[in-house]
Amino acid sequence: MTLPLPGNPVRGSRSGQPIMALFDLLGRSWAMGIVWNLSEGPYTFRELQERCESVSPTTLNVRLKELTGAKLIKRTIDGYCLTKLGKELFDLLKPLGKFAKGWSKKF
Amino acid sequence: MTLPLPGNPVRGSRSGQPIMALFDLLGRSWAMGIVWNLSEGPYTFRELQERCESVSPTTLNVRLKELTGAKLIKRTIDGYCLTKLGKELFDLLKPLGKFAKGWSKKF
DNA sequence: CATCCGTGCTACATATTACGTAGCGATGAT
DNA sequence: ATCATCGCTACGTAATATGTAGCACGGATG
Repeated sequence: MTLPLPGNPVRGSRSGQPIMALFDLLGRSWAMGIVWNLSEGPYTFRELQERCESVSPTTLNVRLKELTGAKLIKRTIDGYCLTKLGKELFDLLKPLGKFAKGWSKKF
Repeated sequence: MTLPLPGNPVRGSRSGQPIMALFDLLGRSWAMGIVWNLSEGPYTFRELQERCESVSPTTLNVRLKELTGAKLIKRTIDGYCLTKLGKELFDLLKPLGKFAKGWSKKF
């Protein structure tokens, strides 16, 4: 699967609407989990692997390249971390944590 | 893949943290797109299919069952629509639309 | 009654994506 | 020189998604 970028046809949207491109990017295994984990600071490849318990290195690597290409994360000397844009995204994702806790009480 | 519910091991988290269960559920093809589309009112199966241009009936059906089981959507006489909980989730997702537009200008 | 239409799906073959495990090449410390 | 750790890559298998066809059902129409 090619990197979904807004303006281009992507999985889930032939029109390339920005929101659909974003959903395509984030709607892949571990994409949101990686952003979530990286909000706590830079982590190396192997640290991320541990934090994302069951992710395979193959998938992790693909996801990291996609998120880097999407300018949401970057690699530094200290490991991978969120870009400014990635932090903005995380701030929008953060309320989902609280929602998820309320949601979990329904079961 | 089984329905990810909080408290159970899910794809992406053996611990079953609510946020990871939610990410597992939403991190599947078209899950967020369906919630997004349903925010505009009830739609029948075929209407949803049209709005989610490239989704196969197989996948749509599986996703609808998962989201129903997760109490985020429900089926009514007028078609599928968001539950109260689903609307809450959509309200949290809504800001992503604006973010995505800004994001798309970076390319 | 028969026939047609739109509905919500299901079947099934193919394509894509993810996993699990092993291990490579590079770098740095002992 | 050896060892540990790093970021990955290879590769076979399993799980998911797609695309197309079409079925069973209910309601309207002739």
